[in-house]
Amino acid sequence: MKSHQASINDIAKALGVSPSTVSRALNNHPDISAGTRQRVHDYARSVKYRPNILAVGLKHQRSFTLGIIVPEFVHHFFSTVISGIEDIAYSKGYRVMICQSNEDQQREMINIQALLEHRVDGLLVSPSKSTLDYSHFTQALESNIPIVFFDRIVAGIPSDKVISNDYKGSFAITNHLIQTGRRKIMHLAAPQNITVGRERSRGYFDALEKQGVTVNEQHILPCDTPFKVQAAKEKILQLAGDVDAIFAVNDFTAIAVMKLLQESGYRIPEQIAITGYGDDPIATIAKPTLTTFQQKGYEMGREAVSMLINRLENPDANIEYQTKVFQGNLVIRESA
Amino acid sequence: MKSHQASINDIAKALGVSPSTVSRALNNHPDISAGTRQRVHDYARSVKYRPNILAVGLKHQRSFTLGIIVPEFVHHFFSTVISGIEDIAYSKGYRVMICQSNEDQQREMINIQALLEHRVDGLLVSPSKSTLDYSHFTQALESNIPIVFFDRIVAGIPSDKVISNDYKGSFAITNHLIQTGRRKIMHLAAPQNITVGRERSRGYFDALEKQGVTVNEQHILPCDTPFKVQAAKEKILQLAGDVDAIFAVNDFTAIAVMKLLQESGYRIPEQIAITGYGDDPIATIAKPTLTTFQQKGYEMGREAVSMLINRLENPDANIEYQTKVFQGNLVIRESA
DNA sequence: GTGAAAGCGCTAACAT
DNA sequence: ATGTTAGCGCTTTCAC
Repeated sequence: MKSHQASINDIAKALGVSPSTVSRALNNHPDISAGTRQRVHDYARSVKYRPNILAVGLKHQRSFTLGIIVPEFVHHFFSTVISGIEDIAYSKGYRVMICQSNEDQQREMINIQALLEHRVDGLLVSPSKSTLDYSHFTQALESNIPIVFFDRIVAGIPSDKVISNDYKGSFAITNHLIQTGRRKIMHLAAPQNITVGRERSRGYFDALEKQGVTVNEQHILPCDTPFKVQAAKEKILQLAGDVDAIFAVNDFTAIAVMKLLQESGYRIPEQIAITGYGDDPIATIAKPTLTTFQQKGYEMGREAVSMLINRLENPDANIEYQTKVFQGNLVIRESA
Repeated sequence: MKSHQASINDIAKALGVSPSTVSRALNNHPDISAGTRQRVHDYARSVKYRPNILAVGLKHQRSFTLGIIVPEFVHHFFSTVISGIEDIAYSKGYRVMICQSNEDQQREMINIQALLEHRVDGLLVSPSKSTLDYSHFTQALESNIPIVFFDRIVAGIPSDKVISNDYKGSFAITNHLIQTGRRKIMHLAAPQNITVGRERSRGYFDALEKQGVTVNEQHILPCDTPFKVQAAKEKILQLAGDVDAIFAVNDFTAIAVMKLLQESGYRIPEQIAITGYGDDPIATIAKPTLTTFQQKGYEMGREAVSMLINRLENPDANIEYQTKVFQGNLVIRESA
């Protein structure tokens, strides 16, 4: 006994009016008399009417739904970005479909396809670390679905972008290490194909140079997850004897390294100072607490979705593509 | 110049066949000749045809989309459940729409409405801690949208359920504390309106009783977030002098308490042993590393969505509602 | 093996 | 202030 979801037609029949009247009444169209509007609303509520978004979307040729793709939910940063996006999107009458790529290009492509099949009106994407082929993004654009990239951006794709000033941040972090007397600073870097990785490394280089500290290429390791810390264990421990500080490209990696060194008897920060990046809540759980650089995830999410909705609601405005840059703050704790 | 998304009609016109033929060819209907099928597929690929899920859903009266609501993405447990759900759902041709309630009943209700308007075929829900009114769940069921609850369940609502054996887990945790010589065990409990909270407290009580340890009601505090630890700071520190162990209802809370006590000079676990629950990755970051109880999130997600899809695909089977219980493992680390 | 036609639920231009 | 009608993209029954 399938309890049928009431449709506009059902309401129309029950009330002896036409479907269009019902539609107009529900959408508070000014032409409809107050009385009719009231009757329709009352009856609709009584039968628990719920608009069929599929039908509305099909009619309007847009779904009022935005697609979000993040690498992983567990990262506090991304979850704050999502919160920012949700708050603005809901308040403007948009829904969101959220996907995670698990840092996998294949999964990211599947996600995009699913979102496009769902006819999302626009996309908010932070590409996976393994994404080298951008054809799925261009495909979306060819279908006239705008993309706003956040945090990690893709060069050469016409789109709005919202990023942190990763260069400044890692410059500040590195500078702090130098100011506090460190000279031989190991850098655990993210892949250089993503902007975030490149920019954070660039900040590190420039800070060293500016302070007249010679860059030692030996001190730079591609290593941006706790897993890779384990994998590079030997190498890291070997280098550790030769450095007095470590700047890891994110907090998870920083803490994994911290653990590793502590297990080998190093005292942090006395023998080796350690910094992360991102100010994840785990930074305060680590012991010693982690010096890091805070990012404005929530604000970035709000900005990204605002730019997207603005573009969607002014399709003919030919708005120029913009890149908004957010400044974070150095957070000095115990580890450096 | 809106680059039009190709539709079945467009393909039909271009190829000089009828839309029904195109539809059948794309769906590999056996009636269609191999030649036609090939021509249709080739042309569809060349124009990057993408089925319009909205239209398909409208026609079929189902969206092949499942709705997921979790309290918060950042919790490792929930994100593993989501991964489990996604893997099975994708492999069976379903998409997912994921929402977070932020532990807020209001937001949870909005989420459910949005998902129902999207005509999801079924729901996978872990209710928020603040949810006391269940009308949004019954509403979904009245619309014939089945719900599978996971981790946190709601009594009295006809639905499948997938849970951890929280009773056994907290019994094991408490028992471990007793076995290692602790007698005065503080318990930081979750709200008793959610099953998880009740069950974990029940395990604590029963373990104490079974070992002949008298329960001291004074040692039980409603406190299940780091925030609440801060709020109950005085009270906790006051009690701390009187106990030799603390069992917190989750790892975040456990670690917050650990920090608090350490700052006040307590040595963990020598003076006070601490355990959490859930085996979040932060348990290994804490210092000392946290003794806790591991939950099988990924497996629970797979099971939950399997039950849901099974029900969806056998609408007339009148399958009895089931509750699947997953057993976790005690993870003994340094803190207890 | 293929086509014509109807309809899923909704909206909006065009009546009246 | 309200009704009629057509159509969004797709599937499917019924023809042939």
